[in-house]
Amino acid sequence: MARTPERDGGASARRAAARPRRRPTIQDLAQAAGISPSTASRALSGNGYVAAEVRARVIAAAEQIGYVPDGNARSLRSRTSRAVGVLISDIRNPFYANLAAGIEEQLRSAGYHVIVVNNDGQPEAEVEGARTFMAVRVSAAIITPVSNRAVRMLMNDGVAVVQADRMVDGATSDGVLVDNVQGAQEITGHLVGLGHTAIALLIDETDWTTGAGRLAGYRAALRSAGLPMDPALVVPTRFQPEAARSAVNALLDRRPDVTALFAANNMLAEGAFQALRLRGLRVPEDLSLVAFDDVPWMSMVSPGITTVDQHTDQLGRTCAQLVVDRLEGPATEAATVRYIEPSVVVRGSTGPPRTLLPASAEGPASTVSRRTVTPGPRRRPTR
Amino acid sequence: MARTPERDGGASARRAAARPRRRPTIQDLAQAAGISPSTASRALSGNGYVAAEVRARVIAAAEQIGYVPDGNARSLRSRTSRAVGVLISDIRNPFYANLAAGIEEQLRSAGYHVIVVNNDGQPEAEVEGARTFMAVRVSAAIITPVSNRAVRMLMNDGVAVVQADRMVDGATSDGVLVDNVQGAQEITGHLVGLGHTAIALLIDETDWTTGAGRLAGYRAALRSAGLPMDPALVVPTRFQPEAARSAVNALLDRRPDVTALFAANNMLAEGAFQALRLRGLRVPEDLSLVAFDDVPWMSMVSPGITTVDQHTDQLGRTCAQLVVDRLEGPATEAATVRYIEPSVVVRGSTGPPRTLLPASAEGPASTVSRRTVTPGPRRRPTR
DNA sequence: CTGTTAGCGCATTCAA
DNA sequence: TTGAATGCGCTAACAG
Repeated sequence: MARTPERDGGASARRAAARPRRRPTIQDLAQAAGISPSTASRALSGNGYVAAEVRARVIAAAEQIGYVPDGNARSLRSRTSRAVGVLISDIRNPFYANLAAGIEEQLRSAGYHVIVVNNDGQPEAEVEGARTFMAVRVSAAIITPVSNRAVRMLMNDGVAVVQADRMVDGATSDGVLVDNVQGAQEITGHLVGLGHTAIALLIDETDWTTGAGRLAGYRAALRSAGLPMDPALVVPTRFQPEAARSAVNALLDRRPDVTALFAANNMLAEGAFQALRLRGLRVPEDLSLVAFDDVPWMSMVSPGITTVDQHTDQLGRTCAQLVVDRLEGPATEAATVRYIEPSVVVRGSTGPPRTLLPASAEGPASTVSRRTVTPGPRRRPTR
Repeated sequence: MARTPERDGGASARRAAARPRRRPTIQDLAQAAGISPSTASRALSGNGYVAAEVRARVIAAAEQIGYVPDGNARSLRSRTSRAVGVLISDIRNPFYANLAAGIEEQLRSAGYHVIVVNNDGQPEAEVEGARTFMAVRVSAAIITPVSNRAVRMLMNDGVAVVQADRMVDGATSDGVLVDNVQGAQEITGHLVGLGHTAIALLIDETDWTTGAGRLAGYRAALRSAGLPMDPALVVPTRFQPEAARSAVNALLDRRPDVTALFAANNMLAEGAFQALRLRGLRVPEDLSLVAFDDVPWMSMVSPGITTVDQHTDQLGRTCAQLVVDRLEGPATEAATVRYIEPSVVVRGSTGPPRTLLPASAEGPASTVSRRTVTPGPRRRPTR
């Protein structure tokens, strides 16, 4: 059963509270190695000349006495920092979680560490987070912005900023974006190719580059197919799944001619999926459903949801790489924006529109594994 | 469409690289407010006497010149830090994501910030993370331990450690655990109550307090029901869903008499669910499935998965609270361990065993909303 | 190649 | 109630 701390008595439990022992400083290290502090510093940091033999001795001594350089003192003196701030909306959302994971892994392997702040989509919390980053003197910050204030504050403060997933007006920084237009266009095109003509778009915002791009891609696909652009099929909703559920219900009550539904992100897809199920609609026989952003539940449900994979891990890693380039590379003048090429993942939630279906046709059996269509080139450097 | 940075020309783009402006220091602030640095320090930190009028003037001046105290200098001098390390296995797993989110929210509201390190379940990465925490001088660390090394290192270094979700031998610290025994016992009891007698437990480890507790709870439920304890029904597997899938397949090939399956965590449940679907088994008509840990896909699939809700958010917030108590409270001697009371969420994946079913019975329609059974007391202080 | 000197920005003595 | 002096631990100059 549970290993309880009582097991080992009070001796080490007492250590939990008190913290008396002074940490060894570089002075102690220098003394232990029989050299001066500055030589010890050079030996450990690798800056400046140190005899190989001496370096080895210092490293051994450091190991011996358990010396760990004080990052605060080091930052203070050297005016640099290995800390990078990550300011995201909601780490519970798998999109942000994967983004953060990609960032963290890449930065960790480059010798940086990450300070994570959730802002819950609140501009005030975002500014508060930026203030925290300034206080701890991060050298860079990666932000999925909700307003331009935090980005501006940080850039004014000399922090290297990378906007992730979306970019806001009035703040020019590096950025990594998904090609929302292409992803949306491609998946809408998939529906068009199946014969759909009344395709609704469920979307919560069109002010950010994400929503605007997805709407544009949706429209472009319809346009290039010569389909009518019915404004009533662009269904606004709030971000919560419950809101999306209501919006879908209202839409289907109003427009029984709709044969396909495109949910602009994973939250809306969740609500849409629930709405369809609660109405007892069969997917894809009665209605096809597609989404933007691939999250785990979409491949667990039957049929699986056809969606746009944003390669969120890669998005995160690319942000991290941009940070490292900016911090360690030459002092390039221009802000750079990279694009991630999304790809459509076709699962069982899409099929021909119902009017084209033979009376008693069965949908394709869904599979657990994903079939990716048009893997294509994964990355487009800049644009 | 996308708001590209080119929009605003090169002027501010140039700022992206260069960072010339010196940040205002407390000297600048003092000068601006017409007082000495030490008075400014007291005014902002609230330590020591400052005339109310002077404090107001300092705060106004700080706002005016954009002064943000340097956390590094402050930590260095005061030998304290508002940084807390969070060392978890895999932030992509919703369990850890929720844990981290709960921790971050609670700590942020208490004025701390978190440094997040993923260790991918690797002891070496865990030690590396601990070293990072030591280097940046966190005042506390919250860890889901994979070995006892990191915990010991940090405690030896005087860092307040909270072990989260599980505790390891050989390292005595504060901790927050889920009552795995009770959760497992309760959900196994649920199956027993439905009439199941051949219940398999799919489990990846029994060395940690988590696996050990869940196994113990499973056994306790069988014992108290007077059911035979068949060791062959405790099915070992590795942690990955694919491994779980194979293990379930092998089990069902070997033991056609099994009527219910208990997956000991969300990853194993994923594999188990896929295995059942790929075999074409109906849930719960052919086999009942339950899990430990409630993650989003479990309420999206049909039927929903009956599972143990660990209240992961609360787990995280409790860890954070323990940290704050330890850092700000009196220097209590004893390490404290809190328990989170899990609760069973009954969905559609459980029903009577197939031998008791009338030939052509249909399972209950699954619903999206959750029905929670025995909400009961949410928290038990200590144990 | 190594040691000495001098702060980084701040909070904390201690006097006033 | 305020100010002057003193390092926290480290690294960047500089001189050897």
